[in-house]
Amino acid sequence: MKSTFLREMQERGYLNQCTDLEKLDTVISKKSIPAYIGFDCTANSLHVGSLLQIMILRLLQKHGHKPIVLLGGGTTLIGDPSGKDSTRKILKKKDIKKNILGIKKLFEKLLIFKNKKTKPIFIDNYSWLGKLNYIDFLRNIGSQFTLNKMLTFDSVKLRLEREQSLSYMEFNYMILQAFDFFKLFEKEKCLLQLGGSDQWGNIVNGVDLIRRILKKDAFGLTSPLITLSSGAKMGKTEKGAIWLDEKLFSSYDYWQFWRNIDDRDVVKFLKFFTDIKIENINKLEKEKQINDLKVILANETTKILHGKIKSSKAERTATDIFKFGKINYDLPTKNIFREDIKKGLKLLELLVNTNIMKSKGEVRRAIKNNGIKINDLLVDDENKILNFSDFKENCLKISFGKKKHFIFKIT
RNA sequence: GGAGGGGUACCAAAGCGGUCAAAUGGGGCGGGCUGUAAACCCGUUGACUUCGGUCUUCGAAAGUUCGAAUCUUUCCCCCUCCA
Repeated sequence: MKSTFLREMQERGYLNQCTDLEKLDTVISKKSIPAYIGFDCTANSLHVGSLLQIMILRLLQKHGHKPIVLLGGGTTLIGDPSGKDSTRKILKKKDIKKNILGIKKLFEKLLIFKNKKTKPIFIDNYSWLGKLNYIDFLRNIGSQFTLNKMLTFDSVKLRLEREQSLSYMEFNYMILQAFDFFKLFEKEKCLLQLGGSDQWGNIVNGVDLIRRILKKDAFGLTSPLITLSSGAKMGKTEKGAIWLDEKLFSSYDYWQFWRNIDDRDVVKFLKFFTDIKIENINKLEKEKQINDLKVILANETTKILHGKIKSSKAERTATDIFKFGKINYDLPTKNIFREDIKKGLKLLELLVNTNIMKSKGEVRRAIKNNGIKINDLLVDDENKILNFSDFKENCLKISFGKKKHFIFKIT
């Protein structure tokens, strides 16, 4: 491959399928092109599940291409049926607007804006989808799609096979996404759409549409769908999503997420989610212990998202807890009032009121199962009342399980 | 529009008048082992509780009954087949 971008895509394992790899290689090895990835605006932040796409945008920049971040303000109103069993609840326009702002903010941390040539473009597809005239759209765009073909796409086929209902609205999603590509091709000379492998069908439709109407070549390229070796989907654990926004998911927790990655995924993820050169990753793999690799992974990923300072802080906090078992004041900290302790503050209430636990029953259960510690001492009394003698230098550490620790500070 | 099947906890799925806060499996959470891993083993998994209990749950509402997830009526939703 001639293009350095594609070469690195391949080395890092980002390459899954391409509509015409050879031709694309020829085109982009000669010149810098704009390329786009679309993002759903279903929440006001993105989670780790979108991180690979973000890494790809970063890679585009690194190799001198221009990333276009398409914010699906219009398509989110419809909901992409790809890879979903059921219709998502429909969001309000107002909420989608808010989400767009949140997502944009993330990209400001993750992409480079200084270089004029590779400065990212943000576009909300509502700017054209919101204005569509139904009849005109059906005549100009709808006529280019046959139902025969649409029914063969996985996003549709799987739903029908599983006997899950698919609304006419959702059925139109792929046409809208195809139209997005078409629009971006016209407006921004965008030649390439990237996306996860679940987007293949949608992407191909866009390429086809451009070829049919404009008689021009455009390209689609997908990355593999990442699954964890445990079989779970990337990004969403049962306990909730791994958000990229620090307000929703702290930098320490983010570091921990990567530190706790399955052994089998570590090297793969170093390639996927860090900026470390491939040669260096290969070297590290030979030289380092698996646990050290995990620390490197955690450090590097956290650095990219939250910066160097937060990342090394998280590492220090983790070392203090897991290696030395000592209290580190960078842990999540909650304040308690002196008066409340005087009045007799129940552990039960404290944990529920601070949202660490959902209910008193949950705390009781945890205590029964030896899951709660105060300053590393097991709590066996479920009616435990906190005393001043429990505090050291006005602080006390409460641990839930081995990994969740909180500092309570008297104010 | 016609005929049939179905809606049970986070998910799947049993229960079909009392012994049902609801079997079982998965998931989650906690513990053990370990390496903050995997696998495995154990416990736990509605809320409140003075730990004796109390309260709210089986699509929604109303009813029958001493007693309903279980029976009746109406309504809502989903699926299959026919048109």
